[in-house]
Amino acid sequence: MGSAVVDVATPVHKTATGETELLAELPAVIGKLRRRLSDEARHGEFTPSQFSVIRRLLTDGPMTLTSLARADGMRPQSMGAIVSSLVSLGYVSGEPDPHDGRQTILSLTAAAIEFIGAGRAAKQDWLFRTIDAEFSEAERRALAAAVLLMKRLADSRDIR
Amino acid sequence: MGSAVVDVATPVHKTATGETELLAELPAVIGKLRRRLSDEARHGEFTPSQFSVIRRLLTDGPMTLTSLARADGMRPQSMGAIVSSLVSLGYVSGEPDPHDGRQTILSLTAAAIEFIGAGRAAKQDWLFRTIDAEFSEAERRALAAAVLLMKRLADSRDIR
DNA sequence: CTAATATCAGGACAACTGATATAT
DNA sequence: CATATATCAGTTTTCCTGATATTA
Repeated sequence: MGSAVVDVATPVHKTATGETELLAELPAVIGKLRRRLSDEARHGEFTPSQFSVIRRLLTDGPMTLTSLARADGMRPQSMGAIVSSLVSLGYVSGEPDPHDGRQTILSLTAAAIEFIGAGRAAKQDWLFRTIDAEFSEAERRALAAAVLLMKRLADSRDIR
Repeated sequence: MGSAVVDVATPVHKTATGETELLAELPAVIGKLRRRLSDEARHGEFTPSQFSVIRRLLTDGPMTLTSLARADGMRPQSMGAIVSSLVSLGYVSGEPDPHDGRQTILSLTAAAIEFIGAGRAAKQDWLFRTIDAEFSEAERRALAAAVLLMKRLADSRDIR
């Protein structure tokens, strides 16, 4: 595993031209773009823990308190506090499990779904507005193709 | 402003094929890739606030405590605590400003530069290893071209 | 004298951990 | 007895406010 020589002293602003240099800038660009995107959709209304719970329920579906706690690597007690804050905000609701009376199945309310939808819409509004204004048709195609590539990159299993 | 219709119920996993659908997935892919990359370079050694200070000093150069506080939107006293923790860790050092005796100019130590370099190296190790293993030469070129596009996207000024 | 910088002291809050009770 | 949840209590963390010394 050849650990590449990394120039830290030189900021990322220097315009890179070579293919390898451009690829090396990918992490920096990802970070920058992410910050720009989350400026648009402020999940600042939620604490990071709250948002993590919402995202988990959204992607993995309804689940119990303990499953949520395990998924985020913390104790059920701590998760209980976070969940109950979301319940009183009206973003999460719990129903008793018909098969096991001990458990409570937690799921997102319509309000939460709507809130997340608004966030995504804000991001995509900015995204499409900017792309339409600044990118040519060929560039749009190139960017769309790169989304597929980056998806493969993010999903690739680890090789060591 | 035309707020686009956003489908929240359908998870992002459904493979999109159209150009617009792919572009709409850009935020999700960015987030995913970022999480993947920061798995590799653990800045878990630092708290978010500490890391923010380090990044600020790295990109904007040496500055005073109050400037750092203003940049992160907090009080000088709070920033003082963060900075002094970094000083005692050996990642930040302060020198009195020769022109203004009230101020102390804070800058990153060689150790901090080295630490960040190691983080970047880890990210890029993973990145190039994966790209080399899974991407064709044409795909590498496409991805490199997209880095330029995303840089423009992230740097674009707001249009409303 | 005022404004700006830094620091000391103490407070509020959010999230954590540990321990315990109760129900399945 | 093991598991799931709820809750009380105490701790840590992070940012806050107030007060003070120093320099411009």
